[in-house]
Amino acid sequence: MTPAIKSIFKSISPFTEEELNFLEPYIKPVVLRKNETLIAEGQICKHIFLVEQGCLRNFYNNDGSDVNLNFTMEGQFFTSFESYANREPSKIIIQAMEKSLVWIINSRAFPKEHEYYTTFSTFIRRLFIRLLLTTEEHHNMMRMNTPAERYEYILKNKPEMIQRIPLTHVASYIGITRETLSRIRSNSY
Amino acid sequence: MTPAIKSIFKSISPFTEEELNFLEPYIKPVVLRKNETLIAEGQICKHIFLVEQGCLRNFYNNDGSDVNLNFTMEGQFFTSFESYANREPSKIIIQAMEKSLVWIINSRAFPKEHEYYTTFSTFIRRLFIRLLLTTEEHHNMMRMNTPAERYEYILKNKPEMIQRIPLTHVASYIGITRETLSRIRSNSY
DNA sequence: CGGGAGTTGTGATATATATCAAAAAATACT
DNA sequence: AGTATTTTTTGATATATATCACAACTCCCG
Repeated sequence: MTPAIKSIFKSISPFTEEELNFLEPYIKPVVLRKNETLIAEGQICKHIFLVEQGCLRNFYNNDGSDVNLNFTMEGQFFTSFESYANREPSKIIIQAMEKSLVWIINSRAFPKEHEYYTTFSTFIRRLFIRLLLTTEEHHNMMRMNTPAERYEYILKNKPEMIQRIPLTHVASYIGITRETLSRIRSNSY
Repeated sequence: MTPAIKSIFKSISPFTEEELNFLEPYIKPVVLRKNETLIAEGQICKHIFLVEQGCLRNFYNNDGSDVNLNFTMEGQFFTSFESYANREPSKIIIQAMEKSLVWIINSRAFPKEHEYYTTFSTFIRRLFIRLLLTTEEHHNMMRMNTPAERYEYILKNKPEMIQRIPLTHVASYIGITRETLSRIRSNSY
């Protein structure tokens, strides 16, 4: 567990140094190549993940075409929530968009009887609330705004997304075709 | 706490009879008249609610026009999640569509040190997961389907909604105008 | 029981965005 | 560096749904 990762954990819940050390065995790093799949469609997602370096894409497949739900970058957590919570096959696919370093949190293996369990479960609860508020915010944004406004919103609130992620994927993230996004950007609309 | 309410609680988490009795002081019924507002825009939502009788509507206002997010009926829980979780003013308005009997759960007042706290907090966690999976399911359904398919989905999976809720509101719930819904129903599309 | 508000249906028209097609630009690969 | 692949842009056209206007129906409530 690198210092950077420790401080990300601390930013969610006030862990002591001992508690973080105790977490060590439940956390493992993995390196993903560009376009490598972390969670495939139909697979059961049993972990929560944290990006140390790189960029991941959460999306589902709607007869043939991708629908992007989220992009996760440095310092952010993610999972296939429905699959994780209900222990059912994931509808969501998770893929690295670049070569990425990801930490796998084996949250289910944490011993329930341990004295640190309360701290840990508070952490997990907060994580979930964060994840779900993020998706809810995105959905509301989608429903309240026109395509052009949605693009403006991303530009203003998530500018790193425009710099780093191919516009084709951004377009699907804001629910329009890449052609329409291109026209919005060139001010045709 | 009526037997019906007790059994709804038990369906979420395995409460003992004593635990349910202990909950009593944290739960209060309220009767709402038709169109009465339970949570106004800007108000901080501090409770979780359970419908015993009637029907409630969660919606927000997008310059002048309502956008319906959810309808809650007998046996279902609801809250303004963002407001509750972040203790911030609610963007969502909650209103009774009919005369309704609603139980107010004062979850924040439950004593943290009490021996029943673990059971109670598991219950709350499960409730939240349910609520959030419901909204996520709805959002995904909206993104995957055409207006006609969305109507078919409601007809198949939530038929009571069509029977009980004015079509104007259902239309906004599935993200179309009432005219378009009317045409879908008459098979013009 | 009758009038008025609220709800639903129908028609005509406008418009935003998808779709199809292909060129141009950027990026990755050997 | 030079070719191949991917990404973005531009253009022409189609189409679904919104919008506007108003008629028909439903159902409370006095």
